[in-house]
Amino acid sequence: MRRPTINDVAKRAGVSKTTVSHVINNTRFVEEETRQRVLQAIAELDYRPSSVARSLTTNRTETIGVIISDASNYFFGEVLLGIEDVLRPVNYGLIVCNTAEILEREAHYLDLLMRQRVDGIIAAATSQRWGILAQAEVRHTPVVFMDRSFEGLEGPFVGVDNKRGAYLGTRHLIECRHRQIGILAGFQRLSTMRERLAGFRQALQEHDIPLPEEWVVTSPLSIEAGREAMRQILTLPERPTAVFLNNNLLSLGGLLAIRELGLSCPEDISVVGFDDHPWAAVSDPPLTVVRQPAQQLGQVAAQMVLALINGEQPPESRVLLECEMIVRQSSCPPH
Amino acid sequence: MRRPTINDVAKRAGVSKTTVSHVINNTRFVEEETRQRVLQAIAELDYRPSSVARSLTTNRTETIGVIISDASNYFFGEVLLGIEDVLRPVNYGLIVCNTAEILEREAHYLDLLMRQRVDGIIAAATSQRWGILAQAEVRHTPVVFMDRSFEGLEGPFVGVDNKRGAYLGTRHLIECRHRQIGILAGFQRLSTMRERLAGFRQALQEHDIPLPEEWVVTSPLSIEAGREAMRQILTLPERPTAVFLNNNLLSLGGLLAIRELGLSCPEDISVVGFDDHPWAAVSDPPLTVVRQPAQQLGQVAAQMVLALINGEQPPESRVLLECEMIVRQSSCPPH
DNA sequence: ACTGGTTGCGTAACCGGTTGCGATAAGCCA
DNA sequence: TGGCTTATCGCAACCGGTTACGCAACCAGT
Repeated sequence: MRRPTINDVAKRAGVSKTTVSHVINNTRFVEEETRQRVLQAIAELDYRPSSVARSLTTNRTETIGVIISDASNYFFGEVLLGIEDVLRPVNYGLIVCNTAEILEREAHYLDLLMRQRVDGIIAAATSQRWGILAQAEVRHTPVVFMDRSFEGLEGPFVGVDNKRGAYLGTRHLIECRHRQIGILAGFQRLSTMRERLAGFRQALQEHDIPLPEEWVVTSPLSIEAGREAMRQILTLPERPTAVFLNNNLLSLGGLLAIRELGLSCPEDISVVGFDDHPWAAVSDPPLTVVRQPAQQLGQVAAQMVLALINGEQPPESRVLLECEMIVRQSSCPPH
Repeated sequence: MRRPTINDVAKRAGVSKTTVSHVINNTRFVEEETRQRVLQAIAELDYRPSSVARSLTTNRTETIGVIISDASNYFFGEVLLGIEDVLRPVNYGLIVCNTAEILEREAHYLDLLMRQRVDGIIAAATSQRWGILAQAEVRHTPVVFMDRSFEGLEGPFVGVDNKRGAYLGTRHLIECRHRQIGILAGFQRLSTMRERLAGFRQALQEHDIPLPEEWVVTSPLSIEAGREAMRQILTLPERPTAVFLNNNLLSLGGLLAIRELGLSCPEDISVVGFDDHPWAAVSDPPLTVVRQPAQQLGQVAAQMVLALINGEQPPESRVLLECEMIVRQSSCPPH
């Protein structure tokens, strides 16, 4: 049995499809009795208008695409929830694309989104070559950049004040009397990681604390890489008494390494992580973190992209959200 | 500047749009030289075919929808990655819908997906009233049910052997000499939760271990609810020596409650959780869990839905994946 | 009775692709 | 040279909606 079309509805209601369209969209007056006949026909046929046909003429798909690196990362999970919060009430759909920080995948999905004619894109871009995304912007699709930035980026952007966050976290370690502090700096291609490293450095400099470069360990963003990096830092001839962990995967990896090396935290080695996580409250020890408002990030990004779609200039085109310290027990060694 | 259409390409290449279409889709022979002209025109205009126009005639959107309860739950994050693994190579997009276990939201998104004319749906349904989803099935859209089942469900389904998994986890507790075992049974509307409870009960029965009903605490699925539930069980006049935790949120909540009550795990109270989590390895204590193959779940679901879309009957229409015990340190009290 | 305005709805073009059918031209053979 | 293949491509209808026009019927006013 064929899927019912607007013609089927029109025929059954004894009107033209114009009228059916108008009652569905409330787009011009239709006599009450006629309206009822149409509604009844719709109900009887269980007719649902085809968004694809509609999109063809309206030039809107009521869909937006989001490019992230890893849906299994709690941070992005929360971001997705935030985006949905604002998309759901306006009946928009969300196409989710995971790049795993692989450039080809980003290109692949970008192409997919453009062909699907999404109305807008929210992108936590892995690519530096901002050209690849600027395509979308120039080519008729508004893009809001989220979380990650890069030089030369001028378009709408929502992020977190990474530098300030890392600065706060590091300062906290310093206040705990640490003077030898290292960092798992993560994936330096990403602006977030660079900014956090910068905030870290700034805090040390302000307190005249030297930073041996072997205490700055870069790595990909994964638990395994964090583990390796922490292992590396802890087996140095001279090792720090505290380490800043640049994201939640590195935090977890770091904790694993500490544990495997038979060290105890915070006695032997203190840590502060960037990005909170529900389980961070029950880890051993409970992890002191810099929390970023992930869900809010998604909400703001979605609001911005909707504004762009509707042709409004968003009130602010660059938004920086604040981080917040959550002190638990991994950061201050007992006196 | 207007978005280029197939007509613009045709004009620039000096051919008909028929030919353009054919070179794009490789759907009939085109002389090499003509082909090159067309390709060049496409490149020069940066033309991307409109999936929406294409979908209108082909009746395929190359998009599938997935209905889950919570994208920020690690389990579903992994499921999403699994789905994408199989969708990416075939150029399908994925629309993600979070229901938060709210029936109205499920209905809302189902309607959205049908109007968007997705080619197929993967659903971890929160609704019992399978009617609501059967709609989609009957009405021209194949649905693969995932994770959660319900009575009367006959369609394609991929899940995990929850009963067996919970049975294994519980048996493990019994082998640790526990004889007083409770359970945070979670949200009993969901088949997964019911099956896990059943497996739990079976293990106890096989060992002739009685189960006071106040040791079976149901609750919504959230950290907070798990905490409350655990608190409730632990403040009973007579409390169990071990508790089975029916999912990862309950596990985390449970650990929080244990900690807050000043009890130590596994000495005072042992636990085994259902559903593994990266942080479970560094929790205090490291959590013994029943691991479910989340990513594989997503992969299989995606394969099944693709098969249905292509009109193939999937080899098996009901797949049950096995769980695996991961013994850490929360389950066996020291002798 | 004629006119002008209003009310309620239909006609048909259009959105950007796909595809069945057929047209044109070149090549081949007798 | 005419007829028959074969190679290469175009015409136009169609997918399922939206929307600019316009039309018929009705009413009121004179």
